[in-house]
Amino acid sequence: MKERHNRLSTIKDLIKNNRIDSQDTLLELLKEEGFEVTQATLSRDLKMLKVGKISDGWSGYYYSLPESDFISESEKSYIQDVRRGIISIEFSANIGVIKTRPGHANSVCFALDVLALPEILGSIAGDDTIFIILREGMTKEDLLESFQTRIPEVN
Amino acid sequence: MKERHNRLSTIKDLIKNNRIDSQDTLLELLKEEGFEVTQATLSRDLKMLKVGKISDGWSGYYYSLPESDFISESEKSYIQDVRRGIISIEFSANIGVIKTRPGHANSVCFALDVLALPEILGSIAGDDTIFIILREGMTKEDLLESFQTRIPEVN
DNA sequence: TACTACAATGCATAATTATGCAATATTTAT
DNA sequence: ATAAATATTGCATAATTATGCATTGTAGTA
Repeated sequence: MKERHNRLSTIKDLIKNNRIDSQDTLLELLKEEGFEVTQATLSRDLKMLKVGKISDGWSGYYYSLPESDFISESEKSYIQDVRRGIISIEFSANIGVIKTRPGHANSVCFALDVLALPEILGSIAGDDTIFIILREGMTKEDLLESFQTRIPEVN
Repeated sequence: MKERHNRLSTIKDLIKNNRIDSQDTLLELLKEEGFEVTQATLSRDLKMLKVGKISDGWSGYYYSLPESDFISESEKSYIQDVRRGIISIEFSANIGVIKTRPGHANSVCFALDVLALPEILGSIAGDDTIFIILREGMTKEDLLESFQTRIPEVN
């Protein structure tokens, strides 16, 4: 069971870091990582991982992880904006007050909009301060947890 | 030849609008659209179209178009910002003056940044006006054409 | 501890897809 | 107009992948 978890994780890494054209290729790479399984098991693993097999258009095919396993480049950029801009977050009831570096409130606010965290109903930016309104039914803990997940190192 | 072009286009539509689990299924749908080809030809078509076969995680598999065939949701959002915000565009040499609805210049300007039109070297926003600088070698016609392509209904 | 229920796995093979090759169709060059 | 070059296609089948079934492994419960 735990073995499978490790194997799935390894499969993801291998697919991310190699151009894998067939399950046989992947089986060999897995073997090198210490996992001995049959093609049948691997097929089931790939299914569970939502791995797709994609054509490059002319020369061949390769396996690819689902999009959700990659954060898009623009999303990374917004996450960076948020990480570099935010100084502190404090709450008063359902209003959160985010202090940012001077002049950064707008871009951080915009980034939060784009990231569309479900816990945030709305936000408004000054120069170095953002007010955010928690969505009904959401707590500050929900939002902080969402931050931890989506935007590591911001608490 | 032209026949193939039409067929590829039809294949894309069918994949977009149906959950297709096998090439046989797609062959049948193509037949209904008046295209009679073999599985071999379809496999080559799908390869050329960079179509992938993806797992949904547990119940089965389906064909999917490459990402570039879909405009991302956030890009759609920016396109909307631009479409709804812009009132007029006029040029003086290599400077374009965009009039927007009041208070919308910033978001339209930001959206144009994100959309990264190659014709725009830079832009700066006021409240309801944006100045854009054409990249060297680009004309206002180039930009207007780019608008037509990327942002329909904005001239 | 023993039993039950569920998850994981391999074997064998069915299902699905990709490809080599030859033929045909289309485009390009003369 | 004709020949050469290139693209497309079907046939047959090789390659690849998915799955039914039985077995094994694991977790949960009495």
